[in-house]
Amino acid sequence: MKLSTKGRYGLRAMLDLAMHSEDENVSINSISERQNISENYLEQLIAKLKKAELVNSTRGAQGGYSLAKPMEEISVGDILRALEGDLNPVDCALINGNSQCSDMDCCVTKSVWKKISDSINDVVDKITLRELCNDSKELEAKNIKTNSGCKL
Amino acid sequence: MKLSTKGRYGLRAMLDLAMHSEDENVSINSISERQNISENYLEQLIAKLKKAELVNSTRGAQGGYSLAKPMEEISVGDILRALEGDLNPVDCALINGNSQCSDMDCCVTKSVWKKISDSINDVVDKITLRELCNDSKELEAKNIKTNSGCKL
DNA sequence: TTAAATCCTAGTAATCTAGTGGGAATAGGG
DNA sequence: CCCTATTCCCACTAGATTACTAGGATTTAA
Repeated sequence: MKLSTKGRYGLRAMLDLAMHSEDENVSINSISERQNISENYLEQLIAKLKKAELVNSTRGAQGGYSLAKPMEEISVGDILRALEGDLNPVDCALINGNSQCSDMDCCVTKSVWKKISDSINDVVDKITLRELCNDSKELEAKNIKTNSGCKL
Repeated sequence: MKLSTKGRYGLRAMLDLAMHSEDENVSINSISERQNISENYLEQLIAKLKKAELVNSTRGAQGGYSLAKPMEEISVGDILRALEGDLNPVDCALINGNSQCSDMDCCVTKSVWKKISDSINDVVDKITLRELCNDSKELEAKNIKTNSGCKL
């Protein structure tokens, strides 16, 4: 029941992007250095974020990435689902929104999985990148170095 | 971000135990047959549940397992944590209750992980085995066969 | 033209999952 | 006392997944 590095690194990368892409494109290389994440691996994570239309890319020299939408329109849920797939604790048609599940009536435990799933999605959908970005700026203002080697 | 079969099978096993252990001990073999879970594997799951003092065991002939506490005192959270370890989405000292985390102030994303963690634990701690058992009995009364081959 | 960048695909070591297998210890019933 | 049903315990493993690494093709600003 753990988030993989995809989700963890990916959220940090998006936050980094949010913090630095206001005036110019941000290269993978620069995120990689600031966040201490392997360049090649980060590339793959950002590819997923691009596919989910959360970031834009510009190829060529002086190219890089930027947010595809305003920060307030990107939720942590959007980011995590793009990277991890759905956030449901079990793969189940009912929970994944398909009411045609043939076992719908017979699985008592499914109600449990659905409640967990709903609560996770509720939480992450309510947090926007804007909020995290503000938190981060606040810490910076206090001269606290953010993400000093911590990989979470 | 998935629950493993440990948690899924284990919860079903506990529910099965709750449903059948009121008058007598329940053998691994009988749970295994009803729930369609490998006997040897189930053994390992129940060992964890025993270690967490959620079930009692009696060795020898006519032996088997029973709940160590009344159903209303066993939460789904107790069961899942016994089987899966903590339910936190990341391993992090702060989230695991150790306020000595050296990165406490510098990780913006940690607030996200903590919120997810809290919401999961809240949900599963509020559901008791008694409730699931009642749900299950209700379905039985309606002559709906429970858990017909569904492994969730 | 060159260098900086994204884009794309394949490989891989290490770890984890979901089991399997077998045997020792225990206890109730005949 | 013996048999059988049962828990208990430990070692092994095929297959999947994770977290990368490697390298080359493509694009574009200067």
